[in-house]
Amino acid sequence: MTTVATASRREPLSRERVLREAIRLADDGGIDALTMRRLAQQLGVEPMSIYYHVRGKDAVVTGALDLVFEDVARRAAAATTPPPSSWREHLRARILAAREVLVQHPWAPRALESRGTMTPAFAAWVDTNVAVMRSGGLSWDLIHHAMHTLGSRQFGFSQELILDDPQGADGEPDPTAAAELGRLMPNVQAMLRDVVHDDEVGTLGWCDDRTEFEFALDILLEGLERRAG
Amino acid sequence: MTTVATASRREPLSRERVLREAIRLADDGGIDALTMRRLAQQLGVEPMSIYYHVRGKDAVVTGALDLVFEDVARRAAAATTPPPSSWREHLRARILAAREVLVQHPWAPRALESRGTMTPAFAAWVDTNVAVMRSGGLSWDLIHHAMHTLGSRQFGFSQELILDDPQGADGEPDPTAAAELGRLMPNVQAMLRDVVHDDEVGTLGWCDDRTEFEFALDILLEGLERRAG
DNA sequence: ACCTGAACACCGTTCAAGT
DNA sequence: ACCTGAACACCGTTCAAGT
Repeated sequence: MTTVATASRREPLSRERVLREAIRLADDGGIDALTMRRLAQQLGVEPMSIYYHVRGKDAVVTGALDLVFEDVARRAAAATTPPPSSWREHLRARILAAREVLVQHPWAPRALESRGTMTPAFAAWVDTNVAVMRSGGLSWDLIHHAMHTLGSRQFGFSQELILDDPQGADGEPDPTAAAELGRLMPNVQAMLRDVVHDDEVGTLGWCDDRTEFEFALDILLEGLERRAG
Repeated sequence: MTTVATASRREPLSRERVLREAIRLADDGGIDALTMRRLAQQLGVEPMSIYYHVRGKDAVVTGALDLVFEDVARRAAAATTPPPSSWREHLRARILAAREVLVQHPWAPRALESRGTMTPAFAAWVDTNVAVMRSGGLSWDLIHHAMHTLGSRQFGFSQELILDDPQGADGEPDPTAAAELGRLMPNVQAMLRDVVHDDEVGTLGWCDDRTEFEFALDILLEGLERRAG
């Protein structure tokens, strides 16, 4: 419903327009769906036209990531006004805000990791996290450990593995696959039987939902706080 | 110095030989260096010959991952005979053993994540981790949380970001990049000045070394143990 | 049973050219 | 200033064919 919802080839190309469309492509079809040629097609333009506005594919991905992290920063700022009184609550709120945004762009964490790239918005994000801990009185040394400890979680996501889904590709429950699970992972199967809701049985409960995310985050924050005091 | 060190086109192709060479390619040049065409060339064979032994590129990567996790299992078994008395020490030893192997194959964690794929050896790895916790008396529910909490760390790696390296590409220290760091990340810079050794100044200390890995791992295990007791 | 060759549908990107 | 077209060096894979 926005002005660029359909690729009306009216307005001229621009860096911003290229990057926004790149985000949409990756959101819809995963990072592999983001190719220069498809991007051009989506923008109603020849592939090479993009290169006038952006240096190459690398710059497209980096630029898209930067836009996403601008969004993260905005959301975090909103979630922390007025600022929580403890560093722990402050950091916690920031990280959960990041998560809310990045859940919308599942390709972004992976792209960030696999490129190890720095963008201004991302740099600012990390730096503010450090500042929050520092003004909470943590030593530089502990802050350094904390950065490692929180790892990618400080960027609002945890690495989850989607394991075999015993549902067949057609969506039908696959008894063969369930048996296969029991053969390969008897203990995991026992765990799932106990933990997972009935209507989820057959699917591995590898769900990166907010509860699990907070469970781990709180253990980490608790451990850091203990070492700070 | 092994028999297959140089691609002597003497011995016939085999699934095993294909997968071993795939691991070597990825180890040397990263996952992007692993292409079917290069793999064939390395094996002294035409690209299409590989398809007789392996279904396609996906199967190559999956198969290579499986071999790596067989190695992980061997290393972990050796590190836990005789088995440590507490579940916490047992799990800890397994995870650190996994790390030792996966540090040699940095592409493997990423490939595992980005494909969300299951292989027999990997399934067995996860399942045994569950078994260790269960025989330590943890509830299924807590074990389930634990799997989420440990996340990719239970596979021996943590997600680390290699941030901008202020060294220029030619290896010369780049004062512009250092200034850039200070501008974008003043707090991070302050932290690094305090924490990082002198000869590392200018480089971000985002080092996934064993100390940092254990620091975080122990916080997590400690938090889980507290919730178990 | 095992390997090949030609061909297809894709990539990102360079370079010279159009308006 | 902004966009295009042809071309190049790569991909993974299908399919029919060789030995």
